Amino acid sequence: MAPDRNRRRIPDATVSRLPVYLRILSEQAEAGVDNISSEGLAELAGVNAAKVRKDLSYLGSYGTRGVGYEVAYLVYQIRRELGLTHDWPVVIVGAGNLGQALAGYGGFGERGFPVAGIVDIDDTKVGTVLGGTRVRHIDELPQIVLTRRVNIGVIATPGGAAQDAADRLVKAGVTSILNFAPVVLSVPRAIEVRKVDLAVELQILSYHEQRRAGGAIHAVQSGTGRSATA
Amino acid sequence: MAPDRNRRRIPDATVSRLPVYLRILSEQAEAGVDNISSEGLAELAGVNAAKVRKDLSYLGSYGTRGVGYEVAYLVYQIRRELGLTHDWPVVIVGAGNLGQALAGYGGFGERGFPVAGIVDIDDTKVGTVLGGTRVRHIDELPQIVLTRRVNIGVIATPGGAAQDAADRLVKAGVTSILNFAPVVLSVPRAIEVRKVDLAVELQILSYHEQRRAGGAIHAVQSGTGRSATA
DNA sequence: CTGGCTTTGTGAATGTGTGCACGAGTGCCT
DNA sequence: AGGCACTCGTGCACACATTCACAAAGCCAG
Ligand SMILES: NC(=O)c1ccc[n+]([C@@H]2O[C@H](COP(=O)([O-])OP(=O)(O)OC[C@H]3O[C@@H](n4cnc5c(N)ncnc54)[C@H](O)[C@@H]3O)[C@@H](O)[C@H]2O)c1
Ligand SMILES: NC(=O)c1ccc[n+]([C@@H]2O[C@H](COP(=O)([O-])OP(=O)(O)OC[C@H]3O[C@@H](n4cnc5c(N)ncnc54)[C@H](O)[C@@H]3O)[C@@H](O)[C@H]2O)c1
Repeated sequence: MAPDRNRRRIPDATVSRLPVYLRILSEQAEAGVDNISSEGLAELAGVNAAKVRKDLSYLGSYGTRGVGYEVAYLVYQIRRELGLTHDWPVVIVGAGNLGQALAGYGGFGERGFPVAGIVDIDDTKVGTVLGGTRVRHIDELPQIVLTRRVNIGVIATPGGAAQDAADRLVKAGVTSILNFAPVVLSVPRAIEVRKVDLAVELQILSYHEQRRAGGAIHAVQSGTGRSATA
Repeated sequence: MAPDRNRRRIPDATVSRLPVYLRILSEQAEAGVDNISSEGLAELAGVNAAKVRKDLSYLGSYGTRGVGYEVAYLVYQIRRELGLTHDWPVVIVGAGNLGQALAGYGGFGERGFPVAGIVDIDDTKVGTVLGGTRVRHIDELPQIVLTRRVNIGVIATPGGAAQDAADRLVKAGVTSILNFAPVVLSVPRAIEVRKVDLAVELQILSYHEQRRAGGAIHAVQSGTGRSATA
């Protein structure tokens, strides 16, 4: 089944927190902080200090007891583990509202994920320029993926077209997909898919609101102490 | 009667799957399907059938052995549990790339989350109309929240302004926040916060890509013969 | 060099989620 | 009516995740 067994496996929960630590550590480095304790990092990340230490321990023993972690070194190690030592160009499928926002968002390229191309099936969209990238026809997808060595595809089409987009991406050679359409994609097992579903997030919030209303009738929250959340 | 008035708590993992079931069931109802088995729903949702049954069992025993679940009734029950029996107006803070995409996205209102208002701090943005809603100044936030009875706020400002946006939302009376800015927010414990962080998602994909490369030659891996053991 | 202080790294305990396996209902057919 | 095929609901075991608690390790002062 899984061919990758050679390297130590990092738990999913940890992998999803490493990017958060990375961003915070980068900011700290920028601010001139050389050293940070698990407690300090935990505070900034809004998590438990023991969790931070355990997470970081999966990378190796890069801390110094009694002192903490060297920020720059930790940044380097996390980047290495996450595969951020080089850029990962992405291709966006769908140049609608969302596709345009994504293309116009500089933070993409800054963080190592330059937009290698945007494609759409609608001829009226093709040719327009978004965030410095010209929208191309979806038939050019294979060529873009091949020549720009794209491994990651982003789906920003309507739900009805998402499976088609996924099929095309997979056929073109993409191996990871970030899906914004509210649809469960069917792809080969080897393809990594992550979904970002706005409606789901809102409905989860709705659940908690509804629950809050059901219990007691204290409409407004009391001004209690603050606690970080994620 | 009404014996199950108990405030049973539904596991987080289940709550996050209910919206997915709900969407699928709604589609099935639309397509004229009256009845569905846990197996059928599981297939469409891309999960294990036992998980579906266990998830649904938290709502009560609404299935019929030997038959399955009545789609319409299940839709009703899930909507009730998620608090979707009435609309939850939302207010969007930040009318930039993302805020505009969100405002222009019809799926919001359709799913019970009408945009009650969009606010921005930039006077050049104020007054423009997005998706039928006029952008107003952020100082009007308390009034919007109060008059439109808004419980949910969406943060679409740059990272540096996100904490300020959160503070204003909380002060105005919002109790749930959906945060798109790549920042850990600090809010009172009673406030429910959910984060959607694009960079995190991409970095998780990057991790798996890097891992797939096996620590040896990375990069290319293009060409054919993918899908492996799928 | 020793002792006191700090903070890491991790075993163990606890909490949460998943999936199998199977008893218990239900509907249909003979 | 009785048997049979089907599918739910759930106990249980296992896997994964979080948190606690503490010894080991490093730093520094004297
Ligand atoms: N806009 C938002 O804020 C927002 C928020 C959350 C989720 N989403 C989801 O993101 C997706 C896109 O939303 P949007 O508002 O940008 O929609 P949109 O209709 O504005 O844009 C969709 C684009 O995809 C293109 N397209 C359609 N079929 C295609 C195909 N087969 N191949 C390639 N391109 C194709 C269309 O031509 C169009 O340009 C939807 O699934 C939506 O549910 C959007
Ligand atoms: N655009 C995207 O596709 C995208 C994708 C992922 C994440 N994000 C995140 O979403 C956020 C917004 O991105 P964007 O591209 O829309 O940025 P943007 O700069 O286009 O828009 C930000 C808007 O927020 C307004 N603003 C600034 N400070 C404010 C304040 N204190 N109160 C109210 N409004 C304020 C600005 O005037 C501006 O209109 C960022 O944090 C970004 O990291 C964006």
